[in-house]
Amino acid sequence: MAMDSRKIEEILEKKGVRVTSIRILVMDALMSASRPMSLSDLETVLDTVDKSSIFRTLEVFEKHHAVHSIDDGTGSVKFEVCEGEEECTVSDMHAHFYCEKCHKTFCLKEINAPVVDLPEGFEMHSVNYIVKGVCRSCSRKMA
Amino acid sequence: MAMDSRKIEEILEKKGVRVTSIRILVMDALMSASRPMSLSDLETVLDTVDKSSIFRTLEVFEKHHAVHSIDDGTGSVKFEVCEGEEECTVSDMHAHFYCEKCHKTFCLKEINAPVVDLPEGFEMHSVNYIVKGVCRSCSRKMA
DNA sequence: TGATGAATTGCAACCGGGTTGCGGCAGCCC
DNA sequence: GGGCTGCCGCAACCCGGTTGCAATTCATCA
Repeated sequence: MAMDSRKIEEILEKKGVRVTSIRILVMDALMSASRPMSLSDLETVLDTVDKSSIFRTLEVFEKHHAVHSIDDGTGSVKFEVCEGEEECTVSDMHAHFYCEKCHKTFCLKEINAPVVDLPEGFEMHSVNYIVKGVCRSCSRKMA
Repeated sequence: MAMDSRKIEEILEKKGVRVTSIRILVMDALMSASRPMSLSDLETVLDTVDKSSIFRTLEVFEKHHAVHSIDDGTGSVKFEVCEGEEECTVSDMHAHFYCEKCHKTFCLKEINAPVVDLPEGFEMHSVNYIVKGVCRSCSRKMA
């Protein structure tokens, strides 16, 4: 419960999402986390809330562009709060880093996902750019 | 059975993979396909072969750098034959395109996955670059 | 305030990709 | 042949994600 729930209500309303207590909980968890969270991450944090409720909440959030999902190739989709007022566009999407040691996914907010030119006739909707490797703290530990 | 099985045996041997009839079948299927194949794609094509055998075969291939896997964010990992003699490096990895209409994954062989600079201390092992959208033939159909 | 209908939630069951244990079989070396 | 090793098929399992359904909550309006 890191954030003022009034603030969160405002955000939800601005995105056109009806406010409920569960939605506040989920949004709060997502905003308080420093990293993208998976469904089961959220399940762990919000252990009073049913998995399917979290799932459907995320569906609603995503439809209203309050969050976006990223696939870091671990087999579990991660969710992240959209920055700014309007919906995320391709060029907003930043790169992500997945650590093969500690299995955490990091946002590389300062690095935009590079956009390539597609062959004629292909239409781009979104980009996923994932780097896999070893993160800073793990590579330090190993040295 | 598009390829000469002698050729396939040679390839497997060169990668240090013991040759068996199933491994020839799997490698043949992968090489004959124009697109990356998932475990269940292979299951369908090779309907006489057990899923777990294909799975373990792919494990062996991957360990010996005969194939590499890509995650296109569909929830099923795809496999692709490594080009060339030695193992794939990060800079070899090309971009992939996932069509949200026909649910096919395309290799954009001519487009290398762009490589970004990581923050200090992060160590890169591999890159996944996936563009999602609508492919040429689907966008033609819709017009 | 109370009734009504729509939206939300919890529960349980399901689905499908991926994974594993195990027993049987094939190939190889002695 | 006997024994060893590795490969294969079967069945069962795991887990993230998803759905049907009944119960609850919420907003609205009489």
